[in-house]
Amino acid sequence: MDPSSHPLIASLRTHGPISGEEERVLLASIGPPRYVPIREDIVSEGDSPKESTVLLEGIAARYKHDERGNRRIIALHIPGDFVDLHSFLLPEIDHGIIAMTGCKVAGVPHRSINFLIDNHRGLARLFWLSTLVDASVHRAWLARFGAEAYGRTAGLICEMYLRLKSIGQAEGKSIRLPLTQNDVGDILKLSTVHVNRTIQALRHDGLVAWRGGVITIIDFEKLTAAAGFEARYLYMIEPTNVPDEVAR
Amino acid sequence: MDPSSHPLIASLRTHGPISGEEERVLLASIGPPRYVPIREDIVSEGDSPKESTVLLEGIAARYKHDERGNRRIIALHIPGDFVDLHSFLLPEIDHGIIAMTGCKVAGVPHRSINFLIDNHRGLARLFWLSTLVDASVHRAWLARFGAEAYGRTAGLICEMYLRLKSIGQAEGKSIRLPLTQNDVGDILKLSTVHVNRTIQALRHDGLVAWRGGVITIIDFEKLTAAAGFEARYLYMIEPTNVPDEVAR
DNA sequence: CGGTGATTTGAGTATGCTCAATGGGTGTGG
DNA sequence: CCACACCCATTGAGCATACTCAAATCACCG
Repeated sequence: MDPSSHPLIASLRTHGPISGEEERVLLASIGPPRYVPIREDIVSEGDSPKESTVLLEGIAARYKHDERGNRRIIALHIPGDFVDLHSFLLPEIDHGIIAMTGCKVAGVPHRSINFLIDNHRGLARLFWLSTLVDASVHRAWLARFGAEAYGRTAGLICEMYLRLKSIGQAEGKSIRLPLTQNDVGDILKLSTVHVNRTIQALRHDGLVAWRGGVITIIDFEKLTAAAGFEARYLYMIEPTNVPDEVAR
Repeated sequence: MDPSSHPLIASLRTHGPISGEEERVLLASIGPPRYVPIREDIVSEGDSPKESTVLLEGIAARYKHDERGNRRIIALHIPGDFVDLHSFLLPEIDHGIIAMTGCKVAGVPHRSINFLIDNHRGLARLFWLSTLVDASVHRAWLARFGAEAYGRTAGLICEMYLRLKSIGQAEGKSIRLPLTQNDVGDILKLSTVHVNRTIQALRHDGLVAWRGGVITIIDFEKLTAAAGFEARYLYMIEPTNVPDEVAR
């Protein structure tokens, strides 16, 4: 991965190759950056946006509200992710997207996406592929609910560590993931109190340190074992992005 | 929906239009039918298939095994579904697909899919769209875990009723869904015992009847309310498929 | 140095699980 | 035609994971 390139390009490259020409036309389609404050919607439930949004900086989440008004977080997004590429074909978005931290985003008009996929087969495939990987992550999250709190939490940490690492946002064995324990509960379907106790257990067992939004992996081996974690579902093509002790 | 047409065409048409020419070339790409006995894999975890599979008859499920060997069902498929269209772009499939009933399936070679999407823009979009709807259903299932057993079960029933109805497989307010209570537990992450008690509660409250693989909706209003069900995520374009009392 | 939001702790409770046994329906072989 | 086997649904009882409510502590920030 070339850290000098645009986050979207870098992210797409973790899944497949992009030619120089494709990179050029794609970059030309990205609108000006926009800043979204923490806890504000990037896209709201039920919107019919005319552009898709790329996350440039920060952490965003897709969410739905259930009948009781509780928030369920469906997916987490990191810089380079096309957070609502699917809105290009799905007329009305079935969930909201919220900034979990202050976020820098940019739009790509659906008109431009149309042009890109009609004229650049490689991009068309990469866009489709990118939404397929999204779906694969959804499936992994669904499977994760098979485990109890300890394993679910461990799995989430494994995933976010590898994903952030793949875009060059891990520093050694640490990642910055500024989520409150309440946020984590909305992701894992756990109460805040139980998230707290689960993280304490992970700390006590020497798997991770997690303080002030920084997660440090202490024992990746034990962490993946606790989670039953298999990185395959992330469909990353560059094993060099993955630390040696993790590569399978 | 034209009941005389091929299940795949009928199913794709619930999401978007297909021209006669597109229908012709698509049908020409579908291989001969194959029969898969109940509880056998249609596609196995880790396979790298050279074709994608269309379900023609029966119910299939995507599943993963967790570290303890428990099966987690990630998605259910009904006739007309392209159960592993994503394997066209994802090199190795991250989950298995199992026949929950005896199934009739047919393959479409990836080579043919390549040809179709390169030469028929409408089909390319519809294929992409179809995988996007899959992802949308994944998100709905993720959100469903926010509810407890009663609501989760109600939601599953709502979804399967509408989906089966949309392909003409509902008889009035009844659908045939021959899953054991153990299967339902693998879907909803409930023990068999608790599935039994939950279904009894739904019966007792007059929401559904469920006997011998046949689910009859008694009170759809109450059922959707219990589930917090919103049909939007299914992205069906023909509201006429939806019974009046359900249309929103 | 007070205020706000996040983390942490304690205690009682509830949803759902495990284990174990029973009942019902169906298909098959003697 | 009946007996048996098998699979699935059902019931009971005790238990565990995770929840709720409430309060205390901590950390950061103006």
